[in-house]
Amino acid sequence: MKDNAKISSAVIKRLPRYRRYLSDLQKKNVDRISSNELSNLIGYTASQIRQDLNNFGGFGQQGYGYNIQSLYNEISSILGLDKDYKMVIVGTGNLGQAIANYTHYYKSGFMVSAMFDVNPKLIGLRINDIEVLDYERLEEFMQDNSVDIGIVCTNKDSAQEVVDKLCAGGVRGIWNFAPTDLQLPEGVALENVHLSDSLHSLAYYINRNSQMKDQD
Amino acid sequence: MKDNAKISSAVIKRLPRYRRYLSDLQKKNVDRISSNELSNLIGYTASQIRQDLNNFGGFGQQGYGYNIQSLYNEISSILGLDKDYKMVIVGTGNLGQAIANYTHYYKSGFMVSAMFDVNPKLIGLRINDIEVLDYERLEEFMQDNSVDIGIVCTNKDSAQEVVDKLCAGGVRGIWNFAPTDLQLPEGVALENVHLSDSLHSLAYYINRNSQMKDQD
DNA sequence: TAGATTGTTAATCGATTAACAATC
DNA sequence: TAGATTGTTAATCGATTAACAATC
Repeated sequence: MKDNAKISSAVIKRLPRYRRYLSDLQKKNVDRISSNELSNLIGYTASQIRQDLNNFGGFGQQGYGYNIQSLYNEISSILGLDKDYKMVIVGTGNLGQAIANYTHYYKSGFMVSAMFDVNPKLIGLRINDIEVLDYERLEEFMQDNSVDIGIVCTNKDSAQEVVDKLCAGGVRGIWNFAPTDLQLPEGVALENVHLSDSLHSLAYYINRNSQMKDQD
Repeated sequence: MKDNAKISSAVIKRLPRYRRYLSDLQKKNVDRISSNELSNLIGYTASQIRQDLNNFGGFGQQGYGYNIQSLYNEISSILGLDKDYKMVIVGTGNLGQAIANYTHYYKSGFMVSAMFDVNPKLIGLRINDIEVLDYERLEEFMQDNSVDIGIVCTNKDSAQEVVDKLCAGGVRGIWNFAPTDLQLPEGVALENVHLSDSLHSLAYYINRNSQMKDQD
């Protein structure tokens, strides 16, 4: 694998999508695919597909294309999906519970070790067999357990404080669902899921489409 | 407002974020801000901020900057947040419930009219005072009610069929949480929230950071 | 008016696409 | 070997940044 320190985030964002399509193809027992055929399925140009993959290595073979199984494995490995991640969820409202449930059932390498909340009504509950602990105990928990990913499902006002605690406790990445932008120390990865922003840009396109219709 | 038919999605994606920062400033009773000050807060260059805003109109004033209240209103209007949207949620698992709850409490212009599921255990329940109806009744419901946005919280295998029904029923936009890519008719907007893809790119950056640490 | 800051044009940078020699 | 298709370089396109005249 080539040096991947400076690969653009546009490329990285496409990798999970490649992987999804390859997974579907695997299930259909397809053995190989050319960048051209993949282009027709996935909607990126064949040229972009080859460029993207060649950031990480020459996974194809001239005259043949790409072996689906092996490309799937390569991409999984590039993304780090051949490793396991221990996660904690802070904020155990509906969204936190949904995430817990979702990762529990669908994401084999990502395990939720514990959930935390300040709400006494939630503390002590078990969600998908994961205990909800008092947020007061987060620091202690992180001293005793290695945690890779902190999932933030609090409101926006608590999010930064929570993140500071998670980072102090040694997480390597934050998956943030709170509708705010966070400050992280160097070396901790951040991925935002800003549902509100997402819904707002949907609203924009809904209206743009309607305006275009009016002009016809 | 200028012709906005060809504004890049990179610009549109930044608008909700501008709006969030402007909202915070409003709460702090700040009246005006220059592109330079806003740049320091939000992290985009002052030049980009001025370029972005000038896609839609000259909202600033030389020597003064931007009036926060009025810029907030302009952006809200560009995004279509001065309008109301009726939504239905299909798939009433944890995630569907979380979205219902979330929009119910936090998103004033976005109202969930009904939720649909195929699971008899869920049909008839009320979630945040919204009734869960039999999915069989979706078509009928959409004939009797105008629905702007369809929220898809099903598994990936059902998602396309659900979307087809929603589009036939006249929705103007789809907010998709199913981990798959969807085919929509012309004129229907689509916004994906691919949680799985998001988690996978987080994994990439976690490992990249670790490798960089190893090299030190 | 003088100073500040926008709106906008021009320059740069980066990402995507096209082309084709290398090679399986 | 001939045909197919990659890997990679070069060309193009689009988005970001810089610069500055316009103007409040």
